[in-house]
Amino acid sequence: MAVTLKDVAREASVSNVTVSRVLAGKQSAIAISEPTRQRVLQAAARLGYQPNLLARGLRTQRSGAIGVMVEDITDPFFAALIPEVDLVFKERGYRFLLSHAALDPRTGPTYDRLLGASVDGLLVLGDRALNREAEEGVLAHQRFVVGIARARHGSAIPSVNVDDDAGVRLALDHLRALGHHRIGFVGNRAVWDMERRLDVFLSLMAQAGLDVPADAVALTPHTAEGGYAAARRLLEGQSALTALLCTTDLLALGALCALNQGGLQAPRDLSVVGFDDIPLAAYATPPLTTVRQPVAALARTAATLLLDAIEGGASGHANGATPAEPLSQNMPPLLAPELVARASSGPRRGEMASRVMG
Amino acid sequence: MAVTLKDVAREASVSNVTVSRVLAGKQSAIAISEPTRQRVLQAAARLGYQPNLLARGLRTQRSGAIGVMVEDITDPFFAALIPEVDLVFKERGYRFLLSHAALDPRTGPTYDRLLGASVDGLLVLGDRALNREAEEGVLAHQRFVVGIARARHGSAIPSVNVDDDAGVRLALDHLRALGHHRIGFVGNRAVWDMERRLDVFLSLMAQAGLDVPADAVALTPHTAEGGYAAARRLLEGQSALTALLCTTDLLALGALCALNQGGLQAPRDLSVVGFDDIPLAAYATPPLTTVRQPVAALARTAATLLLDAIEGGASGHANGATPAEPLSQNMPPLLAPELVARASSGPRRGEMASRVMG
DNA sequence: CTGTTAGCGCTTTCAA
DNA sequence: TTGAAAGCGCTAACAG
Repeated sequence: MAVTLKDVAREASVSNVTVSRVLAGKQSAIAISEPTRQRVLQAAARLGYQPNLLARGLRTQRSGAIGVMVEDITDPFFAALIPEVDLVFKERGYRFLLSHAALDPRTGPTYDRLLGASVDGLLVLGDRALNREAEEGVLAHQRFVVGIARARHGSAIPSVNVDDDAGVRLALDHLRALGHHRIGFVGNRAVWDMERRLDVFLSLMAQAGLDVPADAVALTPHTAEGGYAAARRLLEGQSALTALLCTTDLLALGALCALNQGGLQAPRDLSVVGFDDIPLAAYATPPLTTVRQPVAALARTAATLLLDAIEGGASGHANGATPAEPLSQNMPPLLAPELVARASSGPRRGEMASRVMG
Repeated sequence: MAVTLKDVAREASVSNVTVSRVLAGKQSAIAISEPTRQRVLQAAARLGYQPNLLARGLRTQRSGAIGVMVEDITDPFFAALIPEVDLVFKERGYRFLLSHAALDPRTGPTYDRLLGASVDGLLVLGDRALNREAEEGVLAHQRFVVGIARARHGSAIPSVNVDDDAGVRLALDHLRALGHHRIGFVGNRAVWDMERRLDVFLSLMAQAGLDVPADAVALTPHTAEGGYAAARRLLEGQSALTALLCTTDLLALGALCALNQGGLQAPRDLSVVGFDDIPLAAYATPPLTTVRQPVAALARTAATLLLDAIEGGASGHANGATPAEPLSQNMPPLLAPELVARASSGPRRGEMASRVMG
C-alpha cells in the first residue's frame, strides 16, 4: 500500500541501509557519495516516500511526539500556549498529541493514552490537567514531565510559572494608587495558584492595613459565567466595594458583564482588574486592565526545558554523560508578569451603590 | 527499561501470545481459560504494564491516532470543537495529534508531520487549515480525511458544515423584523464560507429590494481587532447604517468594542449580530445576538463519519465487504443553525449619526 | 485452549 | 563508501 524504504531502495538500486542513511539527515557521521545521495533523494521524491514513524520509533525507542495535557483547551489562556509550544516542537522536530481530558465530566482523565512509548515526554498545562494522585502514576511511566502554570510546592513535576505574588502585588498596587481601599476578590475554585493568589491578596491587604470582609471574596468555577455570578454576589453584599481583583480575565469579563447588566459602569462605579491578558481582554467593554502573563516565554521555557531533558537524558543513557534525573530537582525560575492598564480601572469616585443591582 | 509484554508473560508463566490475547480485549474470538486470564491480568497490573503503541501500530498497520489539523486553536469556535471530537475519539479508542499550523506565519503548513502511518485519518478544522493545493498532496498519502467548516464545492474532502445560507437568512430576517434596512456586513477575508456568507447576504438583500452600498461591506482579518477596525470603517462611511451583520462572534465582539469606544450603544444606536455563539458571546456588553453553530453535532458527525470510514474501509480491505472509497463522493448533510436573540439587537430607533465617531 | 513461527518498516551494529 | 544481519514489541497465522 504505502511506499516503504525498501521501495525507494529498489528504485534507486541501493540497499535499504543506504536509503536510511541518506534520509535520516545529517546526524549520521557516515559519509555518502554525492551521486548515490542524489539517486536516493530523487527516488524518494519520485515515489512520494514518507517514512513510517511507527517503525522508526519502535526501532529508535523515540516516538518524536510529546504529549500535551491541557486542563481546558477552551480557556483562552491555555489555548494561547499551544501555538507557542508547537513552535518549539516544530523547530526541534517533534509532534504532539493533545489530551484534553481531566476536566470533562463526561470522561475521566486519560493520560494512559499518552503512555507506553507513544510519547517521549509530557507537557502539562494547568493545575487541573493532572492531579496529585495521578502525578505519581504518570511519573512511574514517564521520566520527562514539565508543567506550565501548575502548583510547584511539593510536586515532583517542575513547572514554569509566572510570579503570582508579583502579579497580585502589581494589580493591588495599581488599584491602591488609584485610591481604592475596599477591594473585592474573585477567584476560581480548586486551583492551586489561585489559592495562592488569594493568600497573597489577603496578606498584602493586611499588610496595608486594609480590611477584607468575608463577603468581599468570592470563589467560583473558572468561566465567564462564574465571574458573572461571583460579581453579582459581591455587589449584593454589604461591603461597599470600589474595585474588584479577578484572578483571570475570563472571570473579569464575566464580572464586567454583571456590572453592565446591573446598570453600573466600570470604572466609574467600580474598577475591575483581571489576570492573563487574553486576546479578548483588550476588546472588552471597557477594555480590561489586567496582569499580563508572558505566554510565549512560558511556553518556550517549558518546551525547551522538556526537550533538553529528553535529549540530554536520552543521550545520557547511551554515554553516561548527563545526570540521570535532570528534571525532578530544580524548579525553573518564575517569569515576571506585567501590568497592562486599560480603561476598566480608574480613580475611586466614591462609594458604589450596591443597592442599584437587581 | 520499560515493561514489555514478554516480561508479563514470564511473570505469569505463559507465552507472549497469551498475554497479547488477554490484553487485546474482546475482539479476539479465541477463548482464554479464566485462571490463565486472571494470572495474566494480575501480572500485568503488578508490573504496571503499558502496551507499546508503536509496536502495536507497526504490526496492525493502525496507529490508533487521528491527526487533527486546526486553522487556529486560539479561535474560540475551533477550540470548542476539540473537546467534542475528542469525546468521540475516546469512546472509540483513538488518540489524536493536533496540528496547529497553517496560519502561523512563523511556520509553514506541516501536515507531513501527520503522515507516514502515524495517523489513521485526518480531521481538518476550518478552511485555512489546509489549502486547495495541499489537499491533493495530503490525499495522496491519506485516504481518510474529513473536514469541519470547510469549503465543500469542488473539494475532494467531505466537510460537515452548518447551513450558512440558512444562518445568514436567520440573522437577516431577525434584523429586518426589527425594522432595519440599512444593514452593514463585516466578514473575514480569504475564507470560503465567509465569501459564501457575503454572497448570500447580498442576494438576500437584493431580493428584499434593499440597497447595499460599497461602503457598507468590510472584509478584515479574523480577530477581534479586525472586527474593531472594520466597524470603525463602516461607521465612518457615508451609509447611515442601523445594523451590522458579522460573520463571526470574534468580529462582532470587536465591533461592539468599536461602538462603545465611539460613544455609541448597541442596540440603541446600532444593532449587532454575530455568528457562532462562542461562550463569551453571552457575556459581551451587551450580550450578543448571534447565529449559533451546533458545535457538538458538527464535531460528532464529522468524527463519526471519519472513524466509520477508517474502520469500514480498513475491514473492507480485509474481506472486501465495503466499497473502497466511502468518503470522497457524498457530502454529508448540512446542519441547521439557530438564532440566539440577546441584547445586542433591537428595534430600529432612527438613523445613526455616523458623525459621532472620533 | 495455548504455543511456535514469522514479520510489520525501520535503524544499528558489524563486516566488506 | 556500501551492504548483510539482527531485532525493537507486538499480533496474525497456523499448529498442537
